[in-house]
Amino acid sequence: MTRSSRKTARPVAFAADGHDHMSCIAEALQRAVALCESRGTQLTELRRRVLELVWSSHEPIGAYRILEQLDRPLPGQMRGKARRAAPPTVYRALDFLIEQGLVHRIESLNAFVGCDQPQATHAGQFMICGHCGVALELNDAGIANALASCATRLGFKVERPTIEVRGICPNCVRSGATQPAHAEHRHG
Amino acid sequence: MTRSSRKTARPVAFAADGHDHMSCIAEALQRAVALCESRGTQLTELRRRVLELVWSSHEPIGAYRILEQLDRPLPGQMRGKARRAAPPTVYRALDFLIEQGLVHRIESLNAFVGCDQPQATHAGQFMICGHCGVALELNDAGIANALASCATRLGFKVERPTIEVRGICPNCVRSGATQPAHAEHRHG
DNA sequence: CTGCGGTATGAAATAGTATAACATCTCGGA
DNA sequence: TCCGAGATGTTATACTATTTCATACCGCAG
Repeated sequence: MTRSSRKTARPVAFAADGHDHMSCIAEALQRAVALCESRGTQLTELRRRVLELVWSSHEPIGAYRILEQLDRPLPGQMRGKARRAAPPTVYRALDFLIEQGLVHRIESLNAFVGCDQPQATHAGQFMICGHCGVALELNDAGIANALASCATRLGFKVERPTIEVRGICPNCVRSGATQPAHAEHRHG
Repeated sequence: MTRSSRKTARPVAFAADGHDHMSCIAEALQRAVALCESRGTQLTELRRRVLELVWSSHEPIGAYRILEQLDRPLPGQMRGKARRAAPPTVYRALDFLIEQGLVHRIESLNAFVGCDQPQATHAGQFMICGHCGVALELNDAGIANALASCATRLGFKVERPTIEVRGICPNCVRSGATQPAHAEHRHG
């Protein structure tokens, strides 16, 4: 994992092409395994599978979409009488993953996205493209400082900052997208 | 969802005491009337009533709470067989109020709060107290600049920034509150 | 081995949030 | 008078999340 010289985390998601997502997933899972092992927490098969689904793209995914995918039998299994997993199953897995810092919740989308840097401090800053749906996590010191300074001035004790910036990502800007096209969402 | 001390005086907008909330509401409604008049938009009785309910405290209120209050007959009316208003009624009113900039949606709470400065630009920055539930809107240039500069660096075109900082407000910090006590919410 | 406790998952029901689709009403203007 | 636009009523449904109780699995003390 190369370190960018920027203050801002490397823009993985908005890096137009040259992004092998298969290895992107693989690396995320590898990091997760290592992290949980080092912490003595249990990354069970179910949780691993949910994490994999969350990482299936850089677009935040809803809990019920995960549920659907969970139901989909793996290649080689019969379609048969697959019992439908219940919501708590996926929500519990997500809770675990969030606790471990492996996944973030995107409040403005009621959806979940994988975290690049599960070890780092979690400021939780996201740039979310309304066109392609991709969410880029960043860790910008400038924003964090501005926030902290503002809070200090007010005497407010920060516990959990939520920063989710909706807009159009560089790729989509280049391709002339100004409209949703993503059909994504109500309040936007 | 258990309510915290519903009837106790509310610490308003972090401005410890000396806050006459009645006039706070009145002023907000006055501003709204003036604004809509100047724009030629219709602040109907229903919308005015919803706005009033949103302003009933500085704690963000859910759409269904508004609905309940809407059902409650005004003093002087008979309890009778009041027809229950349906969700779309309140959501539509909220949509209008949000469009007019009179109300903001707090994504992380699925709730709504009145806006102090309906005319000003809406950066949408909130400090939300997890103890007393109060949400303070602010318009901090430092935060806005940091965000803008970061977006520029990335080539990201900002459309709607969402900044919601969860924590403990000065009043509650002073009274030694470190725990929720507000029971408000799931993902916290 | 057996039972115990802790953690993880299964399963059913329900709570909470939001929208779709269509009907009706009202009011001003052609 | 009729039309059209905007606001609201009404019914149904979709989507998101949690509560509650039951069961399974695993490591370990007795």
